[in-house]
Amino acid sequence: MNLKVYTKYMEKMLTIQKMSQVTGLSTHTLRYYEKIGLISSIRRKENGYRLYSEADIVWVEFLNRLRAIGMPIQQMQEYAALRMKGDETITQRRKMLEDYNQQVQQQLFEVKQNLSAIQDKIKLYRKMEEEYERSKGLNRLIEGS
Amino acid sequence: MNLKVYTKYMEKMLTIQKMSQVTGLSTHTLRYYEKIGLISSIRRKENGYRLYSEADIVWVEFLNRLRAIGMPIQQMQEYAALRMKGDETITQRRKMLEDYNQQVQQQLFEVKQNLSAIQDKIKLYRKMEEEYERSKGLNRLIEGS
DNA sequence: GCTTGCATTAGAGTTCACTCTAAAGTATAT
DNA sequence: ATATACTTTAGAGTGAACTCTAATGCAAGC
Repeated sequence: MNLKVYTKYMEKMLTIQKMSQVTGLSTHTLRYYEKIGLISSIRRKENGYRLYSEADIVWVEFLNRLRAIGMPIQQMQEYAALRMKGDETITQRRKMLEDYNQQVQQQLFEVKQNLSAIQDKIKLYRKMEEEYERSKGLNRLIEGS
Repeated sequence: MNLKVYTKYMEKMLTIQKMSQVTGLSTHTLRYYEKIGLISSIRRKENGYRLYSEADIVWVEFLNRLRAIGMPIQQMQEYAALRMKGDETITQRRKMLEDYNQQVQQQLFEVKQNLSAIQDKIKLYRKMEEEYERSKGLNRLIEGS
């Protein structure tokens, strides 16, 4: 009889390829993030292949969120280092997130300002285009072309 | 008598240093932008020194806005090329700005989503910290420390 | 057993947007 | 005249965040 032993735990573990599909990071990037300390101590099969857990997925999805709001990798590394130290760093981590949240709010504000100026320019262009259309119509009337 | 002839025009022209102060771009970046075609045909003094006009300032400020909303330099180059062709490219330019405006709106939306998830995490951390404070208080009651 | 498609590593290469350097000429102040 | 502070150019260097390569090993299907 072929007895293969799985724990519930192991059944949920993902290869790097699956992990890549789930998180949207390339396998290259997953290894890179591990190398620079953003992801730590990934489990391995006997043959050395990586195995990612549910918790790893959750963590990488969080990293994705930090990246989506533009946090530089250096800060993510600091955050990851705090996280590895355990629960006594929660206050520091909260403060990091609050600070960065503030920065992003500020950036959003500035982008909106600039975007609004761009939108004004779009409106101006629309008016110039109308003006041009009008003059074409006029020319037709005058020149009968 | 020392007769130095200025036109009103020339009096307003800026050296690269002044231009740098006015626009916030370094002199290096001003030359770089010119080299890659973002800024074109800057006037020169007899000695070859650049002289920037009012119109140049307005244009560089516009470039600054495009950069502030994250437009890649390649697209700015396309835009600048259209601008150099003259008024008949206004419709194309308007469309470029509209398209990019749409993209930024989408990005803003996504950043806000992710930021909101981060803010939830901040709240969670605050609760964990309170919990921890409470348990310290309890311990004092129980252990009398 | 062989092919195809995974995995591993160290380290090199890429892209973007600057940023700086070196060598040389010009301008101003004393 | 000399020091300093500016300007010019071509081209090299930087830092961030990947992205890819090469060499090698493991695994599944036929």
